[in-house]
Amino acid sequence: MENILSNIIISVNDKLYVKNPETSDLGKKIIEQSILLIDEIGFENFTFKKLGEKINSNESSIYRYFESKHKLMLYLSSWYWGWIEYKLVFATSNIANPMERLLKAIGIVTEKVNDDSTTLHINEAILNKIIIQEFTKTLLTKEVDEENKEGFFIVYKRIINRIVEIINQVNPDYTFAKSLASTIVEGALHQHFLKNHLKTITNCNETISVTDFYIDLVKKTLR
Amino acid sequence: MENILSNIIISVNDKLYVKNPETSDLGKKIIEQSILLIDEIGFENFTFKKLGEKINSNESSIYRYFESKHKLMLYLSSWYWGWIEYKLVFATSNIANPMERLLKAIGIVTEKVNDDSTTLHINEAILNKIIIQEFTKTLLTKEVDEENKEGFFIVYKRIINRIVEIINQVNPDYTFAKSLASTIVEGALHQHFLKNHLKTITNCNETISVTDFYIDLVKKTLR
DNA sequence: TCATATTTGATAGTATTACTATTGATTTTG
DNA sequence: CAAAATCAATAGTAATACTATCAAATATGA
Repeated sequence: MENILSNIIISVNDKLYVKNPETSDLGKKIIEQSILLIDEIGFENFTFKKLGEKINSNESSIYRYFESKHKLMLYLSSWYWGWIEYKLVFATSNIANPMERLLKAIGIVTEKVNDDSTTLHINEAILNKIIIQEFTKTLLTKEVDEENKEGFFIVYKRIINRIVEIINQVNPDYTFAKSLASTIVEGALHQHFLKNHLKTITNCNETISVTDFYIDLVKKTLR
Repeated sequence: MENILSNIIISVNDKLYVKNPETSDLGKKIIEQSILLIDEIGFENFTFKKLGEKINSNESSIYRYFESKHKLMLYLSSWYWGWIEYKLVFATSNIANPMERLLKAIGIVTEKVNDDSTTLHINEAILNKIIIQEFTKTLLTKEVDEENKEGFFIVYKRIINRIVEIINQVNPDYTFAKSLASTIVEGALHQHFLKNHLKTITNCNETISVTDFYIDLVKKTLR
């Protein structure tokens, strides 16, 4: 994507933090380095104590920004999807033809993210990596209904519903637009994961992209 | 499915347990009640101590069967996929027409499981519920590559490759058979989850089944 | 059937995690 | 420059995810 805005701000549900990390250097450092540390050791092994050591700060200071590591992960996810939504809306805004718009949208939500510079302290490529590994786990909890009510997944659902609208414009007779859209968004993360770890059950690799698979699938499904 | 065999044994990779739970009453009780307890409180909140209380046994006794709760979950998953594979092979064995065979296969891997009685101590319907909630999380770990090498996901991958074969018979020119098959198997779990918790981003409900969505998708994709 | 091996239950203990609370020092701000 | 906010450091707690030990109960097989 063109680098028109190099410092946009993605707003995140304020119930996800105790103190907004965007308002201080320490907060930004927490965000920046938590992405790197989660990528490095995985969310399960990630602790605020380890993060404190990494940023030469203290566990208790991090707790002033985030209630728990789960809320921090929800914050990162929410930021990520907010950023994807921004790219999605931007990329599809001036395209009149619905199918063309849909293919563009699929590209945005299924492509591997290459280094971007939307913000200075967030490495979007690594954030994309941790979303592939960790996002689905934030949904698959016993607390999902309460957290959904709190609006923690609202941006994610809105992205899916934006795609649903485009699908309906392409083919108003198709009766599974919601399931198709959620399949694309979640399934793309899964195909990226398989490409990285279980290569025998995916066709996606360096040559065939995840986007290729979904574009083909959608064209055939909606024709 | 017909209840021809009411006591088949599904064999599970023996690296997943310390002592085979099928060989004792306590072992079977661990399996039976762990399924119920994980369904009740979720895998994150599940502990061997709580399970011990539930079965009037001791934490340390459970550790003699399973190294960790993660290994227990892998055991349950492996048993589940072994059971699905058995149903899949059985259900598709005498069908000559490839498309018919494929539709049958899709039914097996995407349908909600109703109370079955393949085994006395395993409630397959509840096991299906916990697979929907927990299985994907067992893949999404930092240890996935080592565990994959140990063969912990072999049955799951074999199911997907069985479906790949059928897809190739239906349409040899389709180039994304693996990705389509893995999308169906994983995606079906996800659609069931959405149906239960995030209803606004799926079309599946009491009337429209997850199977309906995938049958339609596959027919259109492979025609 | 009796000796032996195996299994189980009970208790205790450890390192780590996921926090909360307090205090005093440093930095920001109005 | 004084007050407020922020932060680092330390201590402490309850729960988790185990390991180790030992004695009692049970199963097995010679």
